[in-house]
Amino acid sequence: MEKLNETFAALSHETRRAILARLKQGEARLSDLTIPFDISQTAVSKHVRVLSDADLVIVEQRGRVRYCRLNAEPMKAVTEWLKDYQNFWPEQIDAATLFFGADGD
Amino acid sequence: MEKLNETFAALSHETRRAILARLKQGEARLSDLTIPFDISQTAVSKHVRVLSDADLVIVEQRGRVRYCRLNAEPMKAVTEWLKDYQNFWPEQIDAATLFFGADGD
DNA sequence: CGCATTGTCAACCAACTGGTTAAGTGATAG
DNA sequence: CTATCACTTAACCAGTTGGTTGACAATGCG
Repeated sequence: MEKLNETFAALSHETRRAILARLKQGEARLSDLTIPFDISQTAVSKHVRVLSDADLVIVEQRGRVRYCRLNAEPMKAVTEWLKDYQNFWPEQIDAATLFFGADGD
Repeated sequence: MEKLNETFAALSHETRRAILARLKQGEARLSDLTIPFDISQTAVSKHVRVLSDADLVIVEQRGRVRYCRLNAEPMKAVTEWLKDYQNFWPEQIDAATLFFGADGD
């Protein structure tokens, strides 16, 4: 229930969405995530903490390295929540077009 | 771009999602929105402000009354963003089942 | 062992959030 | 015109967020 709060809040930051986007390409070390962002490792660590608290990222420690991977499962609840608002989209485009692509995105 | 930040942030509060849910049933005065929530009118006013800043609610003043109505349009961008993560859902259920219902909603 | 690598924790900070109460504004009913 | 209704604005407050730096812990290489 209030899980949605956490998920939405976690997704409401550019850097965290960028981290998730990066993780779509596969596992990454925490230190790998630090490089592209112009913030300290501590800051990245905090963002990853927020994401893992929200279950959007799973952190696994192997040796001295933390490996992060994506867990998109909580996004299901968000998608379900959004579903209830599709009827209220302004020009009621075919949802299938958006979700599955008409003929290329 | 950073619009998504605002949308996600606006959606990350229970009360604001409840306001949106209420507005699915149609237009409401600001004072109508205050009643079901155990907070002051000022607090509701602030929540509505956040929602209207995020373009999720359109406030129209007629006489001395502010009427609020839902604008689900920004949710399209959220849905599009989420679309890129469907492939990463754990047990890859058929998206059509979730979005359009298996046999009625 | 000794030391670099990888990351956390603690303390601090400024800015934002979500709530309050009290005062102010502006439209309408009488 | 005055009072009331429907809000907003202002001031305040505690707690959270997002960032910093510096010290610490744990792993693994040589």
